[in-house]
Order: sequence, then C-alpha cells, then structure tokens
Amino acid sequence: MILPEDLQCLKEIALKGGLKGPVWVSSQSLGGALGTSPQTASRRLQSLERQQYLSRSVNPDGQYVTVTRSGEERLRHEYADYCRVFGSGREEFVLQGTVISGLGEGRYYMSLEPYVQQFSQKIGFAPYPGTLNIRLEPSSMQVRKRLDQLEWIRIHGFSAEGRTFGDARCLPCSIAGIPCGIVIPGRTHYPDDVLELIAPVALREALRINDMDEVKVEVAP
Amino acid sequence: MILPEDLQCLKEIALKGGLKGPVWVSSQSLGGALGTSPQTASRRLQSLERQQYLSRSVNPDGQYVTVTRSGEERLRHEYADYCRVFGSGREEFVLQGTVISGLGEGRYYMSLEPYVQQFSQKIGFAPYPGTLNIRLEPSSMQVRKRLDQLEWIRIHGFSAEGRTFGDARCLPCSIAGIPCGIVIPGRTHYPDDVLELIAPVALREALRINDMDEVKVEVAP
DNA sequence: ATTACTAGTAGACGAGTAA
DNA sequence: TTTACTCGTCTACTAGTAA
Repeated sequence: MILPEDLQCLKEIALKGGLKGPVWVSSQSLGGALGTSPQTASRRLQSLERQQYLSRSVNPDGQYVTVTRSGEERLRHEYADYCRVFGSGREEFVLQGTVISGLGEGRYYMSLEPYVQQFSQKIGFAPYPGTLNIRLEPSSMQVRKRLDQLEWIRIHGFSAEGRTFGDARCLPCSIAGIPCGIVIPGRTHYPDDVLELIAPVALREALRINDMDEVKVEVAP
Repeated sequence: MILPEDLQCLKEIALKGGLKGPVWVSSQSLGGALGTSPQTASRRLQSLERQQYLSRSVNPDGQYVTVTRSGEERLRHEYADYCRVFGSGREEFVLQGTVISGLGEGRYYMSLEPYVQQFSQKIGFAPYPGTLNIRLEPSSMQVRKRLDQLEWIRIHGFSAEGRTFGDARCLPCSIAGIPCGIVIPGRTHYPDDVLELIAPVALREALRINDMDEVKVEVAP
C-alpha cells in the first residue's frame, strides 16, 4: 500500500498534468501545494520514484516529473473509491469494437474447474469454454477507462498441478441481449484496448459473427 | 488543511456509508482497512471529530460514526480534484427549477462596484443589478452536486465602509441562450436547492417570467 | 535559484493497561 | 471484545549546509 502522504503528492503532480507528460516541479512549489517544507516535498518525490509511481529527470534548477503507468493505476483506484462514494447514479456504457482472434488462452482458462465454478456462482451462468476477443475503437477507450470505477466481481486464483493461476475480475454486461462478462486477468487496472468476453453460449455462433465484425458491448450497472 | 492520513480515514468511513447515516466501526476493523494499528485508528477518529469532520457516538463495544456536512465538503473537494485529473471530457448539464423571489440581497450586492468590476472582467458582462432565484427540482439536485467538480470563477471579497464583503464563486451558464452566471456566496461547497443567477439583462423581463415559472439553466463547460 | 545531504528534535507510532 | 489512556521508541519532520 501507498502511504496517504505519498498519494497526496502523487495526486498533486497528476493535477499539474503529470499523467500526460513531464511537468516541472520544484521542492518549494510542491511543498507549498502540499503544506510541507521543501525538504519533505523532495523526500516525497524520492519516495515515489523508489516505489515506481513516477519517473524523474533531476536538474540543478528543478526537476521534470512524470506519473508512471502504475502511478496512474494507483490514482485511478483512488478515483474509483470516490466515485463509489459520490456515485453518479445509474449510467449506461456502450463499448464498440471489432471481433479479433485470441490466442486460445481463453478457451484453456475457461475449462479450468475452479474458474468455472466461481463464474457460475458469481455471475449466474457457466461460461462457455472460450472467450470472445474484441479490439475497442479509440472512442470507446474513454468509456473503457470509466468502467474501472464500477464494482467488478473478484475471481480468485488457485494452485493446481504445481502451477499457480492468478486472480481476475469480471464485469457483467451484454451483447445483443445475451448476458456476458468482461474478464480481465490479473490485478492490473490499466485499460487495455482488447476486451475478453465470456458468455453462457458460443457468441460467434449465437450472433453469427466473425473476425473483423463490429459489436457493441453494453454495461448497465 | 486536513492531514492526508486523516483524509484517508474519512474516505474509508464514507465508503462504509458514513455519508448517509451512522455506520459502525471499531478501531480494529478501521485499523485493518487503513493499514495501521487500532490505536492509531482510534486516534484518527478522535482527530477527525475534533476537526468536526465527523460526529461519533462511542459505546463500550464500538462506535457509530457519521460524516458531517463539512466532512462531506472536504471529500467532495477531493473528489473534484480526481475528476479534474481523469476529467470525463465535455459534459452538458441542465438544471430545472422554478423562479422564486429572493430577499433583495442580490440586488444590493450586484450594485457594489468591486463586485461589478470583477464580474465584468471575469465573465464577460456587467451584471444587471439583481439576481434571479431559482428553486431546483429534486432531480436537479444530483446535477447540481456535480457542478462543484467544474472550475468556478473566484470572486474576491473586499472591505468597505467598515464592513467586509465575502468571497464568492461564479459559474457561467445560460438560460434560453442568454449568458448568465450561477453565483454562490462564501466558500461553502455544500449544494443548496436555490440557485442565484446573474445576467447582463433583467431576466424576468427578457424572458417574461415570474414567480413559479419553470426555467432551465444550461451549463456547458 | 535548485537538489539532497546531515543533524537534532518533535511528534506519531504501537505496546501495554485500565475501564 | 471494546475505547482511550500512558509510555518508550523510532520514524519523519524542519533547519542548516554543500554542491
């Protein structure tokens, strides 16, 4: 976990635009914004760099700071908390993209009993052994990012045959009325442009779709 | 300013539902959530109570905690920061309500030169000496709360004739195409159900509206 | 002006304890 | 179990200094 004072500092840098690119900060200006001495602000920056939440290029007259990918994830997680607190009510999300071929990994994982059991229990259907991969359109990436603010279902990893299978999370959704679930392996919160979907049926057959076809994924939390 | 560790604690309580009503917490459970010892969690609660960010009813087997109004303001401010970081782009807001009569205070304040000058400079028109008061519909209160996440124009207070006139903030908007500004006196961020509007013209005459008439205020940031 | 040391201190921490 | 005290430790702060 990140210390609250480090998080405060990271947010301050993000406010200055540290997510988009390097921003100039000095210990003094940052200290002023944080309500601390320049020395403490300097130490915060060092600490955040050590934790890989930001990268720096230090000059004799200041420094340029950028929030890293994992720093952004951390901030998004915090943002998600606040969204849950001040939840902006019922919203509908529609994601658009084209069907692509996966590497067959989805089929493998979706055949593992511990995963199947959890999905059946938690999302209300036994997943067809296979996933539908969708490459999102650029405009849907904005929407995709906002999905992280919703409450995902946690799927727990397990060990079997000397291997460990990781955690995942799942968000119920639908395509053309068919209930589905967006599955994201691991604990990462960084938005990818590929969506992996599970469903109770073989979506390609049920919807008569193939690679390169356009689909709409609807999320109605 | 609130300490980042206190803010973290306040957010945790809000996540448990402390905004809606009293929630049960114990030092141990809270400490677990915060990654600290029960002692520290207990100290946090005392500190937050001292700062009036929450109210407590302490029992021998735990305590019931509620986030106060100023605690909610503090959290909303933080939320607004994150919204600015991960800004969900261009959004339009429409607020609906009915015209009501004010107390004539608006007319008085809008005739004070220092205010008039600031408004002219910062929002692009000299305000007609008078304000239009609108009582919002309940459904518009949700929207109203989200306006706090936008960037308001700061109007500075001043002293004159041995009196001090406070700060205010203003958000440009429009009614039926006429440019207006929502004015909120003071520094409070707690949403009120009455909106005070300024405009370059007398809105009641320009729009031929009177008390009890329905109006729509549009905000397009 | 910066960054980033070191030094000394103040305050926050967790352990223990009483109610 | 709780809350909330005291106490000793140790961390984290600010001030001062060098580069």
